[in-house]
Amino acid sequence: MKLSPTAYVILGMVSREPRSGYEIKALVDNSTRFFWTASYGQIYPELKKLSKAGLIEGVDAPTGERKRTVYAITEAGEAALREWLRERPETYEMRDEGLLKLFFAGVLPREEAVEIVRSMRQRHDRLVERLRSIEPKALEKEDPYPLLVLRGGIEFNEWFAGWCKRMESQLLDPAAMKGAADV
Amino acid sequence: MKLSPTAYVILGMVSREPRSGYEIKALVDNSTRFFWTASYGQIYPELKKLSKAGLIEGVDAPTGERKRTVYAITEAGEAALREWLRERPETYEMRDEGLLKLFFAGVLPREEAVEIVRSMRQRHDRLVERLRSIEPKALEKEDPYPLLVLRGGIEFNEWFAGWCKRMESQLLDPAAMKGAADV
DNA sequence: TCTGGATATATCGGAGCGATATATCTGCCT
DNA sequence: AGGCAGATATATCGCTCCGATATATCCAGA
Repeated sequence: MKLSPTAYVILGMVSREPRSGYEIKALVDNSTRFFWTASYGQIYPELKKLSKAGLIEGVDAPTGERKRTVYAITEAGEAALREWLRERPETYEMRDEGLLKLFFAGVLPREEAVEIVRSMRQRHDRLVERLRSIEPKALEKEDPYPLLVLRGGIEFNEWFAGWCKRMESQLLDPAAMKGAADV
Repeated sequence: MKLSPTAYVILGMVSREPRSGYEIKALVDNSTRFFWTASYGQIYPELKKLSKAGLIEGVDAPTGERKRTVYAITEAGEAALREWLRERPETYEMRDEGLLKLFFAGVLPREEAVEIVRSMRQRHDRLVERLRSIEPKALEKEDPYPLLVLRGGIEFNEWFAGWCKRMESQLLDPAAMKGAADV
């Protein structure tokens, strides 16, 4: 049975304890967000599909008058999750408008190209701060992998910010940019 | 006038010399591919839109019986491109199935979690090789920015491969992974 | 008591991507 | 010479996915 990656996000998120669609979405936004997102438009239909397929099981858990269904993983679901984890990861994509702009920066005067990398650096500096603020929570958990990935994200953004800084210097050093097309 | 990022990819790609949709696609696949892609399904309709908006100009340049239109940027197009380049970059996304799997690796025995980072490392090692093979071509051009971005891509993938290597060691060192949930 | 924000589910439009269909051209092998 | 594979060129389709929003209930604090 072929499932979408989003299906496995759900399986993973309910694998430790039962959760509602809303909770799953909130979890994704606070953890996997920087390398994998999921929208309500994917989560709710997928929950029904997985439920029908017997990989998760929904249990009514209303709050007063408000409907609420929490989903727990089944044995079949655990098996499917583990099977997927054992397969070689495929999808790897990146979309960075900053790099795209830098790529075309030849039509700008040099000082304006510098502005692009400055903006990029700022973004990654902020991302580092944001991820660091999450770290204490990840430290409390007994599962070490989310923490490992989070720290990876921090180091990655530090690296990226550093690269931007180096490029900033390089762009400001005429000797290093011989041949630059200053329009 | 609000344009899609893909529109600016096209403007950028035709800003130095006129090109056909097919050439633009080939260029994207060989240069911006690792941080920004574009499909035929975007490029051809967008070429018509931009042409209608007066930002590019199509000229028939058939090869024998085969129709062919090359598009050149107009002054309005150059202005639009520069304006966009001056705006702060917004979009920044990453989708990495490997990190996602690593995030959920707690349900696997340790040795299998190691396999995930091994796969990831392999991918980035290969990407480094592939990008390095493009470098000589970028060195020939007078525009330094594509080369700068390409080298950034190489360094980034080297960094990522290195991180994977470190994680591999860490996962294999029991002391460093105290609390790991070896199922 | 009222209100704003959190919880909870559902859905829609638009964008983007991969794949494929169609057609012509070119170079190479036999 | 013929023919075939692969490159050039344009067009289109289905699918997935994301952001935004609609609806409704709950709860905490002013």
